[in-house]
Amino acid sequence: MTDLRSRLGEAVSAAFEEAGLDPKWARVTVSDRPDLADFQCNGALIAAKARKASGSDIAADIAERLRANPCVAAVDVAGPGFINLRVSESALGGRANALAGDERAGARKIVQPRKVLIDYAGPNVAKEMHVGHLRASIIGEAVKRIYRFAGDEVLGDAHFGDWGFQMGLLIVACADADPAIASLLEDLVAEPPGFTAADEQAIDADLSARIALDDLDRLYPAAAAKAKADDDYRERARRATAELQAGRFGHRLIWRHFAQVTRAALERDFHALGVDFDLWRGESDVDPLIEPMVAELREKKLLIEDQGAQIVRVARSDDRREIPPLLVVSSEGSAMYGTTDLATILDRQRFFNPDLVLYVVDQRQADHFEIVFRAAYLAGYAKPGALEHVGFGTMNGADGKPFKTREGGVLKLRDLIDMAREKAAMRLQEAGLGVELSPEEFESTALAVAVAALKFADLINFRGTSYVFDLDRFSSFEGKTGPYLLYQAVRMKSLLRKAAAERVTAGRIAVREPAERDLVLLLDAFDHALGEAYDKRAPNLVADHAFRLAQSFARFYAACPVLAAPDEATRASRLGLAALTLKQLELALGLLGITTPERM
RNA sequence: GACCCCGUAGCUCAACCGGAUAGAGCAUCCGCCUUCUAAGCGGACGGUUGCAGGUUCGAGUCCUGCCGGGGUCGCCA
Repeated sequence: MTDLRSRLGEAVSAAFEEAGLDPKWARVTVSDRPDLADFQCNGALIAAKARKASGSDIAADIAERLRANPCVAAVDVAGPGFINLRVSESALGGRANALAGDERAGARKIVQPRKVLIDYAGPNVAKEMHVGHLRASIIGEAVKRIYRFAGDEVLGDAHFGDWGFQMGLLIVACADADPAIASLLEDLVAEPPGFTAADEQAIDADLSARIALDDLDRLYPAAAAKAKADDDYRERARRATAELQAGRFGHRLIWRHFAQVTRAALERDFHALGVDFDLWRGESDVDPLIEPMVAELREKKLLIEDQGAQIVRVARSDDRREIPPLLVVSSEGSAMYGTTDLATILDRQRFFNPDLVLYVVDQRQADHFEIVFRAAYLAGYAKPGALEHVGFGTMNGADGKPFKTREGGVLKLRDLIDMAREKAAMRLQEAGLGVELSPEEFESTALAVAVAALKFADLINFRGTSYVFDLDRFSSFEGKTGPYLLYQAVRMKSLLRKAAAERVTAGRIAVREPAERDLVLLLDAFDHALGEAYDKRAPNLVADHAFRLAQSFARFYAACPVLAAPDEATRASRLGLAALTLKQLELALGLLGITTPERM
């Protein structure tokens, strides 16, 4: 099950070797000049440089050795030494049939599976998700799926922010807002004797009635602002934090309620976006590791005192820039966020021992991760090179600055999805689909279209660059958009349904028309696109492949009638091609976390 | 101030260890539905790849300087 490109690459490698040239130059790429060739190799030019020989002579020699290859219909040399290859119809047909018979549509698995942990989204207690979480969620989910599909053992961890000073702040804010909570905190210093599961449930139920996510979301920003201005208030919050960390019973109960309420709401929101985590390990889970870890760092002589704080120096003599140390314990004696990150690395080593950990986090945290990773390597908490920050740019508004609502606030993710869904519903209605679909199917289709619009718009861009958010453009059904891709998939499904009704069955694929050739060449390129996406942690390469596939299908669809094809063999062949395209397109979209509806 | 990223068509973005004529989508204009979903397809228009040097047979890609935008620079996460 090898793609044509690698098969040709091997042939060209062999030819280079026969000619006494280094086969590493024999890289075959998709042709830049589709009018001249399907594939090309520029290796003769590089060899010419090293050999101080003529590129076209070398190319001619190589070309001669390739002529007998059954995959090759034509090989010629152009310009200073480009080797142009055209693939034979039989090779294309053979490849298409192999793909049709492969449930992975040509995607190979990696040879040596690894254990990979993907850290993404990073939701926090008491905070509703906003647009800032969108990219991390979408990109992280896609990376996770791509890695898992490639054959790695993958865990996606939400890395729940459920610990620290913010928790104390929330406890104080809730106590001030509700006397019943204040007295609960006051009374329950430790677990009362005879305290049963039923008692606990009663308290939980009471808390549920008093505090919902909306309340937390409202209380937290106010409390944070107050703490900045009010020293006494800050001190109270600090004390509450310490009491929570010391295990005071009432504090633990209410904190656990915060986490539960938040998590339930978040899981629902994530799920609506097609984002699901394997793990919800919280910062609280690694808190017990911090004290022994600090002691160990001290023992290993990595921890030193500086300006009253405990730090680990991670700068190296060959650094081109100044790398600040990792601040492990502040001068006030508290753990910093880098400390938690380091403890999390240690935790992960213990329970999973990953070969690779990918942090799908905002690009702006690059320096922070560099420092934490260096400290982790020094401490032996991760395999060398196993930690990697997969950074991404910001989602900007029309003004080029990070996205804000018209009022200048942060847009909640749920509101964003609602907006997108309303827009999709409107578009569907304009097309008169409201009458054909049942209300349930209409709603689910609108949601699918909305999610596809948002996700595809994000994933089509390379993650590292920032992009401009424009809902109108994203939800358009024309052009490089999620809805366009869904539309093509839906057309394929409709065609297959109709074929089944007419008792037309898919058969052996034969490649004749130019549109069929182009489509098969693209189907062949799936494996390479996935490989590149995997290596570069770049889902946009999968998105781009999906778009080109959909587009190529649309051309095929316009140029090559399927059910009205002249003979039975052609009908069967084209139907097979359509079925294969749908399979690969759905696989690709699935990796991006986009599901296709049956009709739209 | 130091360091990092970015600057490509009117707009949003691509461009596979340096390769041929820098590609898509949108917008604009012109064609194509009695035929499988026209939410489609075909075509046209559109570029001194921020500026100036350098390396190379060849540079959007590598090097140097400059201009412009964004970001980061130990006790918040």
